[in-house]
Amino acid sequence: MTHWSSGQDTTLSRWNQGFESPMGHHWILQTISETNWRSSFFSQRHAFGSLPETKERPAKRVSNDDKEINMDYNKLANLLFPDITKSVADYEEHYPKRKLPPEAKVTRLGPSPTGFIHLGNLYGAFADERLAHQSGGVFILRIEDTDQKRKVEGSEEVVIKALDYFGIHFDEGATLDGEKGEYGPYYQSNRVAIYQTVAKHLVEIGCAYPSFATAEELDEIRQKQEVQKLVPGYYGEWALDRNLNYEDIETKIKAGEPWVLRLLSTGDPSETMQVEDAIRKSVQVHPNNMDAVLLKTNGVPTYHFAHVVDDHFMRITHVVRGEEWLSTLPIHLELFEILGWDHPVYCHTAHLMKMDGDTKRKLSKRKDPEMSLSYYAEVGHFPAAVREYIITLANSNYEEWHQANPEQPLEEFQFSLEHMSTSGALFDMNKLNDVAKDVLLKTSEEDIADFLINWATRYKEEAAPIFNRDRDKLIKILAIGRDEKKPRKDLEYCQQIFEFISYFFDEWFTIVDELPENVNAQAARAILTDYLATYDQNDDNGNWFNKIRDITEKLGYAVKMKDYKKHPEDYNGHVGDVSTVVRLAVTGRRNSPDIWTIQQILGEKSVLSRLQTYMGSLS
RNA sequence: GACCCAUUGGUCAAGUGGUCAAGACACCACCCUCUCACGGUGGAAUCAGGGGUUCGAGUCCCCUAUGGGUCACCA
Repeated sequence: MTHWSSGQDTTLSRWNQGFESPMGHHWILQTISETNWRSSFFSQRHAFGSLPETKERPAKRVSNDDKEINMDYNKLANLLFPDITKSVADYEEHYPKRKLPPEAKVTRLGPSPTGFIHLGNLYGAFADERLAHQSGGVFILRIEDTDQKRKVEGSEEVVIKALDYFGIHFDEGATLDGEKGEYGPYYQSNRVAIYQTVAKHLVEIGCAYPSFATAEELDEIRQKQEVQKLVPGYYGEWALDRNLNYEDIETKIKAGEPWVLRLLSTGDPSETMQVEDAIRKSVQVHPNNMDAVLLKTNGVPTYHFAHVVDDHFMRITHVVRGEEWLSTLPIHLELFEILGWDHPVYCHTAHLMKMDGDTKRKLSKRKDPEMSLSYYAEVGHFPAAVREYIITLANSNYEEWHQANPEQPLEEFQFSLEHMSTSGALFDMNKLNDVAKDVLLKTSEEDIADFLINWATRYKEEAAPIFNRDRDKLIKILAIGRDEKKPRKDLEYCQQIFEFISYFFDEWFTIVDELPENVNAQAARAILTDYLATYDQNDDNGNWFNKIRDITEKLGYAVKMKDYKKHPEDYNGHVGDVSTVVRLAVTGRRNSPDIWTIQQILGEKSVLSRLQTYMGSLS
């Protein structure tokens, strides 16, 4: 907050503006034109990461051929931003430091409203959420809608709902009913005045300038650079518009030429610096020298500028973002440095990867629709399961902790950035499903049923009325085998559950499997004839199985599997074959949970009808 | 191409110079068993390669290779 101390070589006549800060410090804005301001701007060191000694900015703007450029920065700033009347200090006051305990972290998620959000985003969002909430901090949703071209109408709602579905809840920012919080607006498109105020300030201190280069001109530059095997970009001597004097600029602007605002970079990329990163410990980068675009032709900021301005004024402490931002980190650091602001703690996460053929690659919204969060909602993954899987991916020590504390909710786990992986992990659907089985075992069958009904209402319309009608039956079905010492774990996600239990409902019941190898149609009919003859709905499980045994023995099958394995030639088959025939008739499948239990749920009428129908179909 | 990041079994990974390199998922076999699932037992399977440093290296250094990312008026 206290960035501008008075320089050593100043006289009052050199200051052209002075402010009283809200904190009572004497703040002074000065123009670059006369004073050596660098000593005050660049002497500041940060808690995390530091820039090497930055080269002095020339007291006067000098063109590439060493000619002095006639430039009054205040005049230029007013020409560029005539409507901006507020100052950076005004915003400092308007967005005061948060009154939070020192350990509290303030994080933010900044989705762009394309309506698409995938598992990789959820992975980062989860880290943001845990960091903020386990430290008593604040978690903000900021909509990064600075690119009109990509904007999809109403997609904020999709994003908010998708995140909410997976248990990512925000304290501040955009919500379904407006914005919440003191640090808004939370849509970047509504913050343009703030960006432009900072931009104007950058112009005033000679650190930013308008550029009129057209796409064709930029292309030409790039081509020349490629021929000379130079790093492409608008920088150094290639940044021709650095040389424009006030009159040039005024003429172009009056003529209505479109312009962007560029950073006047002074970094020296031949130097190396280490930047602290909470996940990677330290990364090595080179100072930026690109005159990055800060404001686009339409006056709206690029990500780089919006990130610096917003994360500063929203008082964000930790920026969690994908490693694709590592390469532009120097631009951000330079901006923070120039503005005299402390940068947040950076947390660059590794990408979630996907197998594509036989190589891995970053999750892509275009290529991987099945990674989209909406897809997970469609097939009905349970949020608790996905959260649990995400945390095992994010902090691999979670699994061990969870084994030791099976009853504790994951909110009790101490999430840490240090345990996040620095190399990209492959998303493993097998593992997700395995995690889901355990999570669902701990979820009550009532809750599973309700979740299933909600899911069906949205994504499986034909099932919704049936589930609603038979909710009690549904609960009984879901409860099968859960109370044993070794409970069944066969529920993963809604679509899978639906398929798993569909045979209980006459609407979906069909015979899908074939008779076992040991049993032909005639033998099957014999088994079912005996089964029907002795069938009693009131039998208990033991009685029921005794009858199966009787039939097994009578028809020449082995009652004990071991006997059959020893001398298969002595038998027509084994008890498993007999029960499989019954199972096939009752469920349509060769595999299912305990037949007796299923029959209890189906009811006598339905069971008998299925047995008879199946028998009739055997010829 | 330049720059950055990464590299322990099929997958997720523990490991921070010193017992036979944890564990989980998946896989295979066997056991349990009316099928499946669950559970149990066992198995196969990893330090990318090469140089150093050291009494000793998955761990430290260098080189190479491979994979990933970035190089926009997109985020």
